[in-house]
Amino acid sequence: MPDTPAIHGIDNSPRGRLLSAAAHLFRDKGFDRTTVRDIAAAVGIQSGSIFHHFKSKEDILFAVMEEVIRFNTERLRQAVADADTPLEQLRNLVRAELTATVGDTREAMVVMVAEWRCLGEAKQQEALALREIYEQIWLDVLGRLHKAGAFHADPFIMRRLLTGMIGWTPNWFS
Amino acid sequence: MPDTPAIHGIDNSPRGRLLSAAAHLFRDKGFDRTTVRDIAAAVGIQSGSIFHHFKSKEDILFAVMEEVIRFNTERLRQAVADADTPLEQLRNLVRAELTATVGDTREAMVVMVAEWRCLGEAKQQEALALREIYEQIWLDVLGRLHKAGAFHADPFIMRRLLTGMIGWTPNWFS
DNA sequence: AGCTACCAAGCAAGCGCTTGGTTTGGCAAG
DNA sequence: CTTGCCAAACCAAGCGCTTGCTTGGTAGCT
Repeated sequence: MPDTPAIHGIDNSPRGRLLSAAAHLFRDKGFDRTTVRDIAAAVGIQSGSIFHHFKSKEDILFAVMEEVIRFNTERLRQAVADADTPLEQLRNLVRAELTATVGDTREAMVVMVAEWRCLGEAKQQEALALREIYEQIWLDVLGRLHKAGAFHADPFIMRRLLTGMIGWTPNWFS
Repeated sequence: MPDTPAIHGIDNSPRGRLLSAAAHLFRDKGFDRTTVRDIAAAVGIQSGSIFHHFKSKEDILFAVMEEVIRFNTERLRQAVADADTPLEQLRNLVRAELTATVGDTREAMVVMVAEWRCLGEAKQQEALALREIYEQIWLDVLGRLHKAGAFHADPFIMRRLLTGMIGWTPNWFS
């Protein structure tokens, strides 16, 4: 009966509502401490009915991650396309990732970095492949800036420091 | 029978070996996915025997956090005491926290930031109190630097950005 | 004797997931 | 406008297994 606010980029189908509710619970209590009964209750159905939409609890977690990566990869692409200079591209990337991290996909993003290891080896690899496409967009822009002499540090290191700073924001930003 | 390398600041008593093994397992698999049977096996005893040393599994997690905070708070104190200028103090703090995060207390530190919510409300509050003492050392140094005009941003924000950068390092540093 | 450290066995509860059957909404044939 | 039908969505019940933790007892050292 009680419904969770939807996450941007996830539709309003029964499946979608299940995903939003799951993401919310995973963020609050962690994947392992969230039971399928919790998720079912959050959308007002019986626990067994979940397995009509997903074949396992782990599949729900993966679906959350997949949706949020796909959605935000597209957002990064737009951020790059909307800018003219490399420096402006970087600014747009930071803004885009901050929006994803503390804005409209906040819960799913937090889940993604925190509950990574709850996926089995196979799904972990699959998610990693999606993640690498995402990261490549960053590395392209940083690489161009580096070549242009905008900074001296290794672009890989630079990206990782940025990842840390931005990824930590949901822990303190309002 | 198999033993895990000890974590700096944790002694070699049966209790201490239990803590080091637990921290290692918590880091690898997470608190929830680590069973008391796993921990027991890592030090070569039966699962029930654990409860001679700790009254609950949660208590083990709390003990790991408490030990690592206490140890590293002392390290921060030394780092500040060993420096003459505020700028040198900051450099020492960064070095000290990096040592803690990717060096001799790495596993316990990772566990601390990742498995926070696995503690009950009471223990969470207790750990938070210890954590605040730790953070105050940072804020003191950053506050002095800020007053001296070394940077313009809010010291609190500055600390949080540093926390993110440093806290993310174990995810990529060799 | 008494203390620390441990073992062997197992209980109660909670877990993910299965199963077989029921409701619901849409839609085309009569 | 009814009727028959189908697939999607869901329910009610519970199985089999794992989990944290308990219990009652033992070995060894001081």
